[in-house]
Amino acid sequence: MSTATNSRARARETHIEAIKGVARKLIAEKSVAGLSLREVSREMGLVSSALYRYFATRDELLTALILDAYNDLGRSVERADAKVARADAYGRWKASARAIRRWATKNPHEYALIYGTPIPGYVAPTETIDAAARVARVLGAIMGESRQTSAPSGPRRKKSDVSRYLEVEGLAAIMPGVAPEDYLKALMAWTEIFGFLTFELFGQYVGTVKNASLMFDDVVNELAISLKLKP
Amino acid sequence: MSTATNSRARARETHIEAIKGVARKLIAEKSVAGLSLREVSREMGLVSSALYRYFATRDELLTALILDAYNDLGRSVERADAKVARADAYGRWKASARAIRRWATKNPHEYALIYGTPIPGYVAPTETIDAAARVARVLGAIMGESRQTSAPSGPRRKKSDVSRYLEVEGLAAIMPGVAPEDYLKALMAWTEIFGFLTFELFGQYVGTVKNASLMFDDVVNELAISLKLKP
DNA sequence: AAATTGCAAGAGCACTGCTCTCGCTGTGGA
DNA sequence: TCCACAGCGAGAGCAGTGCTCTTGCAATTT
Repeated sequence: MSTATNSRARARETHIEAIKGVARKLIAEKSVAGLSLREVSREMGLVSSALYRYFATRDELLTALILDAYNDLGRSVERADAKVARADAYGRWKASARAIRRWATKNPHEYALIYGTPIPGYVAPTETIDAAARVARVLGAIMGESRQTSAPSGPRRKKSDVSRYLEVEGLAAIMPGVAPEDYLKALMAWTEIFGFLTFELFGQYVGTVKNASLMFDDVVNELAISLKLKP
Repeated sequence: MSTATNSRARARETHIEAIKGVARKLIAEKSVAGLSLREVSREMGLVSSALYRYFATRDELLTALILDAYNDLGRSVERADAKVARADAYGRWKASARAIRRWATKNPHEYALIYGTPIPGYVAPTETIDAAARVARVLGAIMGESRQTSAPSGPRRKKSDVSRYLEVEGLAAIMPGVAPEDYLKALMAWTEIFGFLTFELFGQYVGTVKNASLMFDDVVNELAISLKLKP
């Protein structure tokens, strides 16, 4: 009974994983626009209508792939961060940023899936928001655990109240230990990293940047200075 | 003869503009994925095959729209910059950045067209690269004409040689008057602005930012400080 | 006035996402 | 142990897509 039930359910899981695997392969080959359910089914020796037992719609399959991509990226970054001594904020920052870029350049089409143009009538379910926060949480932890108490940075200018435009409760959960007046710089650094990768992967740097890898390291370094993560 | 010839050619131009107009409308309504040549033709009271006299392929139509979008954005920013006194670098910077965001939020689908996921087998013709540089040139001019001679910024750290990874010749054309050791910060500011808009329009700020307009102003301000544009 | 060229129409091909109906088969309850 | 049921794959079919090719008309060029 339970084993029998499980075997059926397990078969279902296996099929779903197989479908996603083929879909990922096709996306890697021909980008997301070239992903067709019929081709997935052909590749699996199935008839197209059979796929609809597992994913009611193409968008549903894409949503599953998006979730996986977020989690895959998140896991990669978490691992890279974990390899560095906790106290070495700068080392953790550099390792994490490099892990993000490494994942993005290795999986450009999946990067496009999650950070590119949203799919048309698509509204991100809360699940994806959580998964998306995973990588942000790593960066947040690094900043929060940095021993640098946010020393007054140069001439003390009156900081505008960030609670006017930021969701401070949500941000406090993502980067505990970071002072609210540092939220803006943190978000800017996060934006800079992904803006860089988007520009690199989507071709906006053509004609201006000839070695994105080297530049990225310098950018990460500048951001570390701005975030006072450098020893 | 010449008038007759011109009338024919003019009619052709008119038709092309009409097609692009309808296409733009459809994109605004249903995003780029929802743009179909057949629907454009239907909207124009034509049969679908007739459109192929003007655009050999769907991608060709998209390319034309991309070019128009770049130029439209470029023109908007140039105008905003032109309204501010030349010597007021900070004012020009703020006005230009706001013009970029204004255009982007008013034309989100066209923004996605040019800064979102590239269309599949598509390689940007040099034309689009030039058009894309138009807005970068405005920002470059502001920095180049700023009276601030790049004063040594705090503790003089040895700058890495940016010519290792940047196309310095190309950059010199875009931002004449800017010292090469400032290229990195300039590119980072450019990346930050468009990274911000991409995150805002593509929904990455959901749950963390509640008023992107206010935040943008603070970001632009921070960038101005980093670029030493503030008086 | 004749020849050429530009154009819209229409049929048609290969493809897509998606629906529905039909049998087969393994599963869980009686 | 048997039986009803649910899950599944197959197949046909609908409406839509980008794109091609041929045909005939009309405007332009010579």
